[in-house]
Amino acid sequence: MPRVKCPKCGKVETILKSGFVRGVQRYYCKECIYHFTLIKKGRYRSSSFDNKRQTTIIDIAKAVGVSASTVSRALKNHEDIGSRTKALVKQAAIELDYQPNLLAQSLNRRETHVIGVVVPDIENPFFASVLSGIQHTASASGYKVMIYQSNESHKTEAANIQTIMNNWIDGLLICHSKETQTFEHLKLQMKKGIPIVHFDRICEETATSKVLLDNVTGAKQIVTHLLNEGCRRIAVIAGPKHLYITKKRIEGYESAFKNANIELNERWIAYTDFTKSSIHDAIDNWLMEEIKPEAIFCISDNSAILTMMYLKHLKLKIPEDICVAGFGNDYTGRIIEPALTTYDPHAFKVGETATKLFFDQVILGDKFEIKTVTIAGELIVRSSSLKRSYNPSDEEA
Amino acid sequence: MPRVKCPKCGKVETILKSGFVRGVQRYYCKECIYHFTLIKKGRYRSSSFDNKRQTTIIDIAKAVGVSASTVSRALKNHEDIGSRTKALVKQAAIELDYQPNLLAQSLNRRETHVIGVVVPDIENPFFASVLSGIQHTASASGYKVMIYQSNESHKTEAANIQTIMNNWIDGLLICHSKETQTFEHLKLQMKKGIPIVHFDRICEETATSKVLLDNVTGAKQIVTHLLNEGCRRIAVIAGPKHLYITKKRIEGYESAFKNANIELNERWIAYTDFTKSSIHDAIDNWLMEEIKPEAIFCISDNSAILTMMYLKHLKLKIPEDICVAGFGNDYTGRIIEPALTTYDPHAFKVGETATKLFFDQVILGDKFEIKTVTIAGELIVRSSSLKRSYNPSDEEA
DNA sequence: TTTTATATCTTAAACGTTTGCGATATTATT
DNA sequence: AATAATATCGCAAACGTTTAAGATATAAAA
Repeated sequence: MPRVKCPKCGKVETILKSGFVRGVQRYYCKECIYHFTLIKKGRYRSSSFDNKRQTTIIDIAKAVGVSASTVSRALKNHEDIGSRTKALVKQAAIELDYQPNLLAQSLNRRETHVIGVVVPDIENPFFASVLSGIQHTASASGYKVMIYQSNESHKTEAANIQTIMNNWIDGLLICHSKETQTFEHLKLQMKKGIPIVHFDRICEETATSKVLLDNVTGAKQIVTHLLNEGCRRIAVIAGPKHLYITKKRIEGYESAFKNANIELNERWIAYTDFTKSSIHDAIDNWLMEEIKPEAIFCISDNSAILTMMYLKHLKLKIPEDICVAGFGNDYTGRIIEPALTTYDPHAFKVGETATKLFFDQVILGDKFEIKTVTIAGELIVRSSSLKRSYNPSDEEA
Repeated sequence: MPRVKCPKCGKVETILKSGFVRGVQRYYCKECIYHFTLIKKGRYRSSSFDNKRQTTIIDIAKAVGVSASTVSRALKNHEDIGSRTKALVKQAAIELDYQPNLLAQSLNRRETHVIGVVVPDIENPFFASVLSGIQHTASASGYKVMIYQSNESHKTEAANIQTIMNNWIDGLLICHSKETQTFEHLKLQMKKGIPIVHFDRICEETATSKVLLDNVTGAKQIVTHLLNEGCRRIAVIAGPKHLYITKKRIEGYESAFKNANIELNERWIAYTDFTKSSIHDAIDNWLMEEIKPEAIFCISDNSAILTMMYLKHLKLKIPEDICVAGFGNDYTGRIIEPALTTYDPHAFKVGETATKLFFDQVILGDKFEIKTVTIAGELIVRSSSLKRSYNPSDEEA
């Protein structure tokens, strides 16, 4: 056995072994009751982390010969710091290519400058536009955008919200999935006090700011337009009954009729699930009857496209035999023939507004009162509804 | 003057005033040379931060009666911790609704589990799909996705990269803007050793992994198909000459001709900037000549749509008078009449693959070797190119 | 000159985790 | 019974900033 000296008393004869810990022999001195090991391992973090190391405030401090706090203050022009020191610090910061560690900042300040966004599906053009609006607005104010998709699944949505909230975001912008009908998963997180803004498919049960499409007005404008074109029997391809947009757009539809003092028949409203087959079924049902619709108002552009394709398949002429209108102003509506009359909800602006509402809440803090903003869109009249004045050559090249 | 006692020696007569600092009177004791203030302000962080406070590892430690490090280890099943303690800690964690602070974790571990993504434009369906693929794949592995748009601007792209890199992301997935022709802004950041993966519009100068569309094969397949349909004079609506996709798709175009042993005329290649007017100009030029093209291969679906609309405007019949094909398989290609022959680049898979390449690099570390993956797409033949067998009723309903 | 102000820095704690290594009580070996 | 090994914990430093409050040198005032 090697002669081991006690680091305290220096004696050798009092030393005993004391087992292994993580593979290294330990000793202890009977007299001092002092435990110790011989091998001194390397430092806290040895090698692999070093190359990732960025210049820190401390590096600057050393370079300039001041303390770290002085550097911190100098960089943000704190009045306590002398102009000479400020200049030196800033100079060094540039020379050393200093970039503040936002993580450390966030940890300290308890804010991340990250906005979490949950949308059902990024590939949906509407949401893509909203997202674009969010990203632009956020970026302009130095905020970052973290995205999640629920894939129209309630379960995924709940999971997303859970993880997103654990990431110390400063705010959450959300559009619920079609499936979502209960909102406990959201209410649970609201206790943390993080600003939440709903858009499009909102939740009416929570005290959150909301950004809405002008569903009622939009639908009303479209239907009024159809009425003006002379259509009286206007059918509706609606979505699932529980959906917010379904309710609202139907409301606009009814409002238009009421406004025009025209009777409305429940028979003309078909609640579908937006699938091709459910839409075809609805159309088949209407066409089987004696009295057929003169126009079909589809609650979404996508279903309008499906409707038009099916009608064309049935050799019906649009708009001569039947008019069609959609809602959303997807790019496709411009492409299909005849071009689709629709309502542009100004999706980009929806995202923009949602982000701004979030900013308001951040700035005003407790003084902020939640509000609901409705984004005015615009009616886009194209050939698919121009029964009276249809002229194929109107189509733009 | 109030009688102030020295906190050290307790004397009163030795106390002198010593100015104000941040509004509070300071004193000092002549004897002790000790400076002090009377008012003791509140703690480090007083009120407003408290409500945002989450349960920490320290709270659990107190509740269970162990140290913070034991809690940390217990929660990740470290072998050093006894099973009884583990159970107690986990129980307390649940009861106190503990959520680890990912910021603190990231700061300590020097990894954020965040992937930064820079795309030219989220509203572009192709990028939306790629983004969707990235988000899905990242989420599945517990990574978060932070998005930026360059808006096809080199300047914005550079700024994005700069800020994104300061955010301690674990990796960067990027598709360059159309404008981008120099890559110094990227190379500068590469020194930090953060994995970068290029997709679609890649950078050939950097040692980064890349995910490519099968531009050459795709274009070749399309053109070969057109040749098979009997077209010989196949014109091309290309993009700007410096663009990677322009080069590659032209390469495929030429390859198809070479393969078929057919002479190719430079006259049939038009470099546009994808705008409506530049496309119209190109078409006008071709149609003015004696010998007109039998087919037009557009390098993107969007330009194909514009081409078709213009051709229809000119009363040319597609595909009888002239065939058209695109590239990209945008949704619109299914809607337009006749439906557009195109090439599906499998955008979602591009995003998925880029993310996986990033993961590979993270897992393998230094042992990882950069690679370039080409995603096989598929030719989508629709009516717009079926010169020989065109039957309008083929269109799907 | 003596006392008080001002200008400019520094110290140290705090944000919430992770982790190297030291410290004991307990159990197993001679 | 003495010594060695094992099983469990705790301490403290480190990640990079921010900031309340203390410490001086210098200038101003009395």
